[in-house]
Amino acid sequence: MVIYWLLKAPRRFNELQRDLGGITHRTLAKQLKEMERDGLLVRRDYREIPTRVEYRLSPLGRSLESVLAAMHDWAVANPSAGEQPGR
Amino acid sequence: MVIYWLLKAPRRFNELQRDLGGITHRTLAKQLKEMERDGLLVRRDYREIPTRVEYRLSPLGRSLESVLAAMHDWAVANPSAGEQPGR
DNA sequence: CAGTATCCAATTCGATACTG
DNA sequence: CAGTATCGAATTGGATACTG
Repeated sequence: MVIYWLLKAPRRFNELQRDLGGITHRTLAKQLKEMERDGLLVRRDYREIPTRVEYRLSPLGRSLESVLAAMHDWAVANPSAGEQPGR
Repeated sequence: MVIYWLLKAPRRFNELQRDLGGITHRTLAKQLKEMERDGLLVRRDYREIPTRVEYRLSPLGRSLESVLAAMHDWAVANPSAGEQPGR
């Protein structure tokens, strides 16, 4: 979902946390660090006070758009997947 | 990876375990149960002795082939993704 | 063969407090 | 604002033994 949101536009830490809805501080921080280490995104620190940091996808991260699109298409085509029978 | 292997052909429990290489008994059993519950695959018990059970994808499971294909294409196009810089 | 049950170590995760 | 540090609870997962 981080990739999904960053495909739309670069985002700041707290923006992402709001977008993702419910993810904790700690978990998002760890996730972003891991994705940066894996070269999926780039962290840009504007060195301002108060702190201002922006996350954007790297070319590698952006290359995953086709995979995300396939997942999205699948989800649209199978809206009831994940439901228990009877619900 | 379970879906990947089952796309090729139905498989028995121990075959899957070999295919997946290194997954434990317990973990595979839990995974298959969860996927069956989610409607991604069907468990067919031949009721023979010794026990013979076959797993195959449901139509829903098979519908994920396009997603798997996108992931595969991405992996082929990005062979060095996941490596540390310098390795 | 195809599992389930049990135990225990390791990991994960939310909540909370703290920093520049 | 954008994190890091710490703690305790809950979850996960491997190893092993057992069953029809």
